[in-house]
Parts: sequence; C-alpha cells; structure tokens
Amino acid sequence: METKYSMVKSALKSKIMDGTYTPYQKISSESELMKEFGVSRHTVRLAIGDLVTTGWLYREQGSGTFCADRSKMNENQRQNSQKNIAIITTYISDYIFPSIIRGAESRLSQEGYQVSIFSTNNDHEKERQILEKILTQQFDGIIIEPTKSAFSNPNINYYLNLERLSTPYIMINAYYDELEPLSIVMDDVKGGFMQTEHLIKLGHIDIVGCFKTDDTQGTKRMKGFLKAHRKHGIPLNPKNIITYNTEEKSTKPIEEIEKILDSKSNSITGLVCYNDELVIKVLDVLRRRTIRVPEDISIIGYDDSVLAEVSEVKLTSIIHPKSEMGKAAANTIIDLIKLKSVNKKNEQHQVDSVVYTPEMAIRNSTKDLNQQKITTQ
Amino acid sequence: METKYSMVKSALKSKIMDGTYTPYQKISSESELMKEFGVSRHTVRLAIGDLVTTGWLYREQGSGTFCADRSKMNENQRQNSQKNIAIITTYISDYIFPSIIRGAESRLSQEGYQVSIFSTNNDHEKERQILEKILTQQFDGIIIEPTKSAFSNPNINYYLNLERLSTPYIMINAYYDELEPLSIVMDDVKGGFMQTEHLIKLGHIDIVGCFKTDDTQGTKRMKGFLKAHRKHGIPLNPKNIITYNTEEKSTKPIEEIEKILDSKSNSITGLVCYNDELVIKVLDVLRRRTIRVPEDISIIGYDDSVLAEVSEVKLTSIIHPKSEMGKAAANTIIDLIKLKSVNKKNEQHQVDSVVYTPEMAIRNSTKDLNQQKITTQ
DNA sequence: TCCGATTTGTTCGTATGTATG
DNA sequence: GCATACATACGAACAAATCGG
Repeated sequence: METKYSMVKSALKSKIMDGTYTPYQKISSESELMKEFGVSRHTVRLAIGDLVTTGWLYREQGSGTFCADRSKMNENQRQNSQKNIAIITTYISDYIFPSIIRGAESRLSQEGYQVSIFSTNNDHEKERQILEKILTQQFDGIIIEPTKSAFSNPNINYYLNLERLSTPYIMINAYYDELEPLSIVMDDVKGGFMQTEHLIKLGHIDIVGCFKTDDTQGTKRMKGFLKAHRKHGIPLNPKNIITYNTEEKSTKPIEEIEKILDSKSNSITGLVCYNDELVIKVLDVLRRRTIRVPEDISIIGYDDSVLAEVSEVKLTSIIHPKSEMGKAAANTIIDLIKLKSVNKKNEQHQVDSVVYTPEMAIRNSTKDLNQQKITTQ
Repeated sequence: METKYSMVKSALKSKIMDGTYTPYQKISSESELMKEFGVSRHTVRLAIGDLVTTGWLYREQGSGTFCADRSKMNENQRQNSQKNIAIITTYISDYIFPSIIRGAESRLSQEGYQVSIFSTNNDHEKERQILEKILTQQFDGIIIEPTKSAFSNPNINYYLNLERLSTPYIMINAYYDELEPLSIVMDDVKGGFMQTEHLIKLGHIDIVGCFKTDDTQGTKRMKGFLKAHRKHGIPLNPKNIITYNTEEKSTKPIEEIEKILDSKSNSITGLVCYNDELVIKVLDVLRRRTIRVPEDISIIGYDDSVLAEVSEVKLTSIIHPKSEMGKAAANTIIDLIKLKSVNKKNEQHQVDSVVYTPEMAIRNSTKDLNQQKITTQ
C-alpha cells in the first residue's frame, strides 16, 4: 500500500474514522485534495472512487463529495449475525494479561462469541491502526486495555466514534480519563497504600517506592505510596521514589535501586514495587550483594502473579483479580450488548463500572521490625 | 446511460450474461477493446473497473482480464473480504503459549490478518465445538496446537473436512499422527536426549525422568530419555521414570518425586523434567528438605521459559523457540494461503514443515560430578 | 431567472512501472 | 530477454450539475 492513491485513500478513511469528517459532511473538493496531497486529479478521483464503492463516501455532481453515514448503512448491509468481540491489550504474552484474556475468552466463548485479539505493543500508532480496523468491521463489543493510559491519548476521536456508532466498549486495568468509559479496574491508589502501610505497620520507616508511570496503574499506586506516608506522619525522602516507563523497565529501576543500595547514607529497610515482575529482578540484584530478604530488606510486590511463588522467597503481594477481571469484563460487555438490543425502555437496568478493592497475600518477603526491636532490647 | 464507458460496460456485461464469455475465460485485452469500441484506454479501464468492483470480472496483472464465476463468487466474497486466521490452543494463559501466540499475532497483523483465538482447555469436546464453529465461518487459515496429541483424536473428520474445503491449516508443538499435517515442532526426542545426555556426560548415572504423557511432546522427550541411557550403556531403573497427565500435573509428579527422595535406596543425583514449570515445583520440595541444587542434585528443565531465570537457581534448560515458532507458524500459513490463491501450476514452490533442532541453555542447576571425583580422590 | 464560479463527470493523450508467459 | 497486459500517474479539456448572488 505505498501507491499515491492508496495513501490518499487511507488518509481520507482515517479522517472519517477519527471523526474529522462526520456523516453527511462535505469533504474537501478534488482540487483541494490535489494541492493537499500534491497529486493529480486523476489520483484523487481513484482514491475517492474506491471509497465510494466501499461505502465510505458518496458523490453529488456539482455539489461535492460527502461522508457516508455508515451506522445506517450497516442495517441494510449487515447480514452477518456472527457474534464478535475484540480484545485490545498492550502485550499479549506479558505477565498477567494472558490470565485476563483467558478469563474473558472462556466466558465469551460460553456465550457463543468469537474473540479476536489485538496488541498495541504499548504504541499509540499501532492502537490507531487497530481501532481503524475495528471500525471498518462489525464488532458487537470491544474490551480495551489502554495504551500508555497515564498520557493523553491521541486516538480519543476513534473512541468517540465508537460511541457515535453505538458500539459498546469497556476498559480494563485503567482508562483514559477524558473518556470516562465503563471500566473494570482495581483501586490502585488503595493497593499502593496497602503495600506501603503494610511495611509501615511492620515498623519500616525508610521505604523506597518504584513505579512505572506511563500507565495510570503506576501513578495511582505511587499516589497510594505517598498517601500512606502522609497518613502515618512519616517524612518521605524524594530520593526514595523511583519512576520509569515501559521502555526502561528492564534497566532503569534496577540501576536506580542499585544506586540507593550503594550510597553511603543507605538505611533502606523496605521496598515497594510496581509489580512482582520487578521484585523478581530486584531479588537477583540483592542475591548478588548477599542482602537477605526479608531479614535485611522487606519487599512487597503487586499482582500476586505466578512469579510470587516461584522463587525461594515467597512474595507478599497485592492480589490482582486477573482471570476474574477478564470474566467480569466479559460479563459487562455481554450485558451492554443485550442492553443495546433491547434499549426500548429498560431505563432501570443499568451496567456499572467495577472497582476491585485490593486484598493482600502475605507471604514471607516482609519482616516485622517491631518484634525484632523487642527481642533485641 | 449514453456515456461511452457505460456502453462498453453494458456490452461486456451482455457478453458475460449471454455466455460469450464463460467463467475463467480471458476477455479481450484493453487495447483490443479500445479498437473494438473506438474509445481510449482510460475509458475501457473505467468500464472494466466498474465490472470488477461489482464482481463480474477480475484482473490479473500481466495476464489479462477474466470473466468471474459468479456462482462461486457469493461464497468467496460474501460480506467481508476480511482476512481471518484462527489460532486454536490448549490453554491461552499457560506458560509458553502466550509467547507463541504473540509471535504469530505480530506477524499476522503485519500482513493485515485478523487473529481469532480459541482454547480447548485440552478437552476434545471443546475442540470439536471450536472446529464446528470454524467450519461454518470463513477463515483463511488455521493454526492449531493439538489437544492431547498423544491420544487418538476423535475429531479427525473435522480436520479432513478442512482439507476438503481446502482451508489451509498447520499444527504447532505437536501433531496428530493420523493426519500427517504441515507442522512446526521441535525435535522433542532430541530434546529429551540432550537433557539426559547432558547429565550423563556430567557423570550422573542415577537419573529420574518425569514426563507428561498425554501430549506427544512428553512421550517423545521420554523416548529421548531412554535413548540417551541406551546409547551410553547406562542401565535404567524403571522406577526412575515418572509419568503424569495434564489433570495430575499439580500433584502426582511432586508426590512421586518425594517418594523417591524418601526411599532408603535413594541415590539419585540427576532429575530430567518435562518442563521448567515442573522444575520450579520440584525446587520447592527440595528447599523444604534442604536438598541443594546443584550441589546435591542436578536438575534440567525444558522450554527455557521465564521461569528458568526467576528463582535463585538459574535453570539449565532446553530452548524452546516460542515466539519464533509463532512467527514461523504465521509465515507458513501465509505462504499456504498465497499458494492456494495462485494454485495454477506452481508445483516447485512448496511449503514444508519445520522441525527445530533443540539447543540448550546451560546455567547452574546442573553440576559436573567428574570434576568432583578428581578433586575428591 | 440568469450568470458565473465551483464541483463532479466523462474523455482523451502520454509515460513509466511491474507482472506474466 | 522480449513482447504483452495490466497498474499507476501526470496533464488537459469539456460537459453537466449545483449554488449563491
């Protein structure tokens, strides 16, 4: 697809799908498009011609070319009664997502839905391509794990377009603030708070927190980290907060923690980690320095993933509902679809967002310093 | 309709409908039509273009323009000309499958395919339901990880039906012997052989092998285990072979290994495991008995999964290509689809099965007994 | 109601690229 | 390697419909 007319074609198609052109709206004239793309009229006409035959535009001689109303067209043309759901995640194979996907898939396939999966690799451009693909087809519902949810999203228009076409969608794990969509998330502030308070209650005062901050999960957990310090009146050294983003995840947090461990003023006794995956990496660092867990340092993870029970140190961790969350997402989207098909008057029956209150799995990566004091003294 | 191109259009259409042009027959070339109707090439192309988009003709560059077979057309291009691939796995979230799926998905989405996933939960009945669903829809290709591949499969007829409908499919990780399908697999016999020989070469003689035997991967690895003993003339105590199936995987192998460890005649120095997942479970058992790895016992895993580097003992393990295999599967299925669409005579261009020759990642869960002997004596 | 500017529709010519046999 | 056939792209001209003044 590197021909000029196909470039013009996809550019126009994007503008329709992101809502720049709304149904019945006149698009730029052929001569304007010629200038805009620096191509001949013939090329512009080829592109438009294709989009007309595929039902994205219609032409009126003497008047102009207009954006078609695909929502009405669908009714005529969709004979396909197949039940389809799309799941968009950042990474398919990472960590807890497979469990979430499994939970959703098992529930959805029970109901006879077919599940298509897409992964954005945490890239907004890829997310855009996927949304375009989804808008082109007919999906009954979409489950989305947002890409880089802590940042403002350049594809908001596509989500708004989903709403315009009344395609139900929900977000899991996090959501784009601007949209206020239906969502299935954890209370990550509470989670971060619980992690930190757990250590504080065990007598830890000098605690390092390490958070991934390109998704809202991380920023919220950090917020909880701060909140716990504030509540218990424990002063927080700014140096004790480490932040990183997805691209840096295999290097930066480890390096920063090493720096702290190696600094002379180091008196750290506790470490709050963004997730279990990070804990496992930290454990390697600590083993090399023969720092014992939990004797010398207490560590607390997040997600209660398989990784929590895989090492010689069994991790204390915040429990993520994982496949439970996937199932809830599936149920919610199923409800939304049903609601849509009988949206005559059922005002009372409504679908709500779910916020999981986190719980903690206490194992033995954290140590009670209070008891130690008593025995030592 | 008195424009020139519409005259050409209806003239051509008439010739199709009155049988002058029969399906698959080449129609006059563009230059011939120019002379015939006394119009420019552009006009001819306009007419043909319209007939192509409405499904009366199809063009092949360098070859010509042909009359379409409208009886079959309905089935081919009905509704969406969307490109769809199905992936059927046993478990979506287990272990190495997410990596395989990711590899396949990334490659397939690059090529504009949409990926639908289905999981059988290692259940033949569920597999049947999925195959029925797939047969009723139009998928361009299917990637299958067989369910309980070591047993004879009750759904063979469905697979044969896929062949009859000439829907390309391939199998990964294992395959049903009866079908002899295209497949992307490891040489698991070699893998099991390498695991065992590695220990033998390190001086181990009393080795326990623990294999899952409801898939061919497990039975083949066991075969390699036996083969290595035979090759090196090491007698094999039948009690040193533990087998289990998927349902028993969280209990039986562990219990059997504990039995062996607790028996008086225990002189085990090496343990060959079906996969890394099992190794991790065994490590827990050993820790409780303060049996050290690799000092007291050497363990070797399979798959080189994340679990291999997650514990304090870094596992020696056979390397599974994982996402590489997913990509290869994607490429193969893409090739098959292309081949199918141009199946005129290209006999030489053929798609073949892939067998990965295993390699080994040597870490420190295995110990060299030879060296010890030398220093001890 | 007519005019003129704008916009799409039809048609021609020409050139170069790429796949097929 | 070469001729043939379709693919892409540029330019130009005139026709037909629309719309504001």
